[in-house]
Amino acid sequence: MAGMTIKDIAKKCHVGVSTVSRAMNNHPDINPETKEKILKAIEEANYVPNNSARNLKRNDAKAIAVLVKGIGNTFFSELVGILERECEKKGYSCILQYVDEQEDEWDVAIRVGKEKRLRGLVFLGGSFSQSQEKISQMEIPCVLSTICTVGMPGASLASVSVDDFKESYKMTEYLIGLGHKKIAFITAPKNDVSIGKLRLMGYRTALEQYQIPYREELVCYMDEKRDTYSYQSGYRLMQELLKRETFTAVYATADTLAIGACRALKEAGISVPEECSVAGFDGMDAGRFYIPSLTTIRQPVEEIGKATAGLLFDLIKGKEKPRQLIYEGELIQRESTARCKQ
Amino acid sequence: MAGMTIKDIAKKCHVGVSTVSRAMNNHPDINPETKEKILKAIEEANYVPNNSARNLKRNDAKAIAVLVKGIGNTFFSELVGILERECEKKGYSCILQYVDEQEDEWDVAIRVGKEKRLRGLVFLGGSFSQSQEKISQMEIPCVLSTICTVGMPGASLASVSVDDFKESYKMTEYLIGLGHKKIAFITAPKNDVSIGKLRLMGYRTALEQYQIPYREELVCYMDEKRDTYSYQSGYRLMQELLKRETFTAVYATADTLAIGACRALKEAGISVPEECSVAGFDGMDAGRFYIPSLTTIRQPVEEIGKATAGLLFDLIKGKEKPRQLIYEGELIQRESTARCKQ
DNA sequence: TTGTACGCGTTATCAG
DNA sequence: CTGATAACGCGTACAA
Repeated sequence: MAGMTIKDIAKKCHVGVSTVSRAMNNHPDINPETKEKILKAIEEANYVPNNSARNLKRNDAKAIAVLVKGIGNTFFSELVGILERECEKKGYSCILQYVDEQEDEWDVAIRVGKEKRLRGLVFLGGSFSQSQEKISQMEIPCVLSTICTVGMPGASLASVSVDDFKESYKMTEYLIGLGHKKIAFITAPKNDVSIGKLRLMGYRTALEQYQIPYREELVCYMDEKRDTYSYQSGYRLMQELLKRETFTAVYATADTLAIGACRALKEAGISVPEECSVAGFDGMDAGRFYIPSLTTIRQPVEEIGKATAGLLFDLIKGKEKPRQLIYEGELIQRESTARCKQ
Repeated sequence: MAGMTIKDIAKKCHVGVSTVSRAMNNHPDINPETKEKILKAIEEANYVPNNSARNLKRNDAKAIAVLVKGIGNTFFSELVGILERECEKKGYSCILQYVDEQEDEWDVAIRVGKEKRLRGLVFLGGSFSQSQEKISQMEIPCVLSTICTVGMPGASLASVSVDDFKESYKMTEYLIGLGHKKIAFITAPKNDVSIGKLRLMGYRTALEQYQIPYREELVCYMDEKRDTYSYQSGYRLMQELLKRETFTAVYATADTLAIGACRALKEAGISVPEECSVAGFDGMDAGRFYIPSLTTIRQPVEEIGKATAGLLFDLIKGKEKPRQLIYEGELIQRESTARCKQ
């Protein structure tokens, strides 16, 4: 039967609708026998309650949502898994929401928050060049994961992340320590104001600290329209770079970009790491299994995930004010980097 | 302001609720001036209509959903993008729904279908060892993408895919053609009844066709509990295989598995393809950029995506009965396979 | 062109 | 323990 409702079940069992509702929602005030009977009838009739109606009426959802921008970013998959587990521990249900690339994640957040009556929200990815105005519309607690907002517009938001500036500095310093002076840099689009900007600053500052002049020509930005954090983009950008510059190392701000770059180098007949070192950022599995395995900054996903959940739940309980939590990244030295031979 | 409703807007503008509703939903019967005024007020007040209430009321959603099982399966990302574009062309909205690994995709489908009043449904991933009973509960048209149901329980479902048996046969035949006789096989869990089974059959049949005895010891199944289609699993399974067998080629039923296997071979000091050929399945980007780049069967994602959307829309219009569409895969020969030297 | 009133399927309240 | 009934926020006949 097509459109079955709670009423049909009630009729079928010769009880009132509220009794059916009680049976479905594990309410205490119900005769176990009636409950049994109703549940069985529901099973038989293949009745599935309408979620829209439930959400409309319910005032206590005990659910949070995770908003992910950037489908196919495998780095988030693990994080999502951890968040789901943490929610389960606390008895919260966790809704996964993907945000289209062209959608505004903040609009989606507000819409979904109301629709599902959420208690809290986690953001994964997104650019976050947000106006203060939109941010203040957010009525429920939310935490930015993997995104650091220190010193950004809208810095009042809670966040859990690594210090992108510092980690980027660390990687650059490591490459300099290997004797590299001409270090190419592949990164986010030029107009990026969050992660991309911070990592660029880290790179630049490290160079200057070690008296290596910063050269804009060695920096290759993603094209805002054509590129994403994909292998393909890393490959393309590396090819561009190869046409116009010489260098002994490449540092890409994502493992995917670094892998694409490795492939371009290989096809140009340049061996990694003998003739050119390559470093990434994130610590994804793909880098670990690549040949050569990729030197990278590993973000402590496990810790970040748990801290994100912890902070969010504290915010929900009112035990905390929005804070920025910073975790330490780990430089993992693998096969793709080596001492500069020149 | 917290819980704003359509009434508040109506009051604010000194109009009735229906007028506000008309303004929001682009109804024709409304004075452009009033519409303008209302839209402006909505903007100012940051009012966002409640989606649950809308879904509850609306009978004509003109939306479909794509259910994806297996987050982090990058193979699906591209497919999803194509489906979204096709929907847009037809004026449909497309809802992306991820299904937890332990959830039953069919239950989710039924629930979401009712909640959102969907017109149709696309399934990506999932095992589909479904009882006929559950299938018959599905009231709206649905298409399985990338999953072939021919000869399976519940074969009445519409699907668009490659012929997994045939493609698997093709790859095995190719390896045999290179002179390989000891071909290890890394695949889905032993109890898999859909894709895993078909690909295994293809492998086995090809061997027998060429008078090479099928040896169970050369087949390495994923552990249902520990493994997924991940690099890590490919790596682990290859290590197991290395301990107990010798072979000159490995064929893994997913590119991710193949990449993990390459890494394990590398660490065992075995060079690919000189000492051992490796082949994958799917045609993912990761394989294209890997070193050595991966020989694989490319699934025609673009065609499959478009055909999936096309078939679904035809089904919705009642122009079609559920059919199984088969597309041809393409064997892409790359660096990871070579002639057997023994 | 606009406003009133009802109903969508569910849950919560309250009286039995 | 159970049943009637009032919300929840919105869309839409229907009347004005």
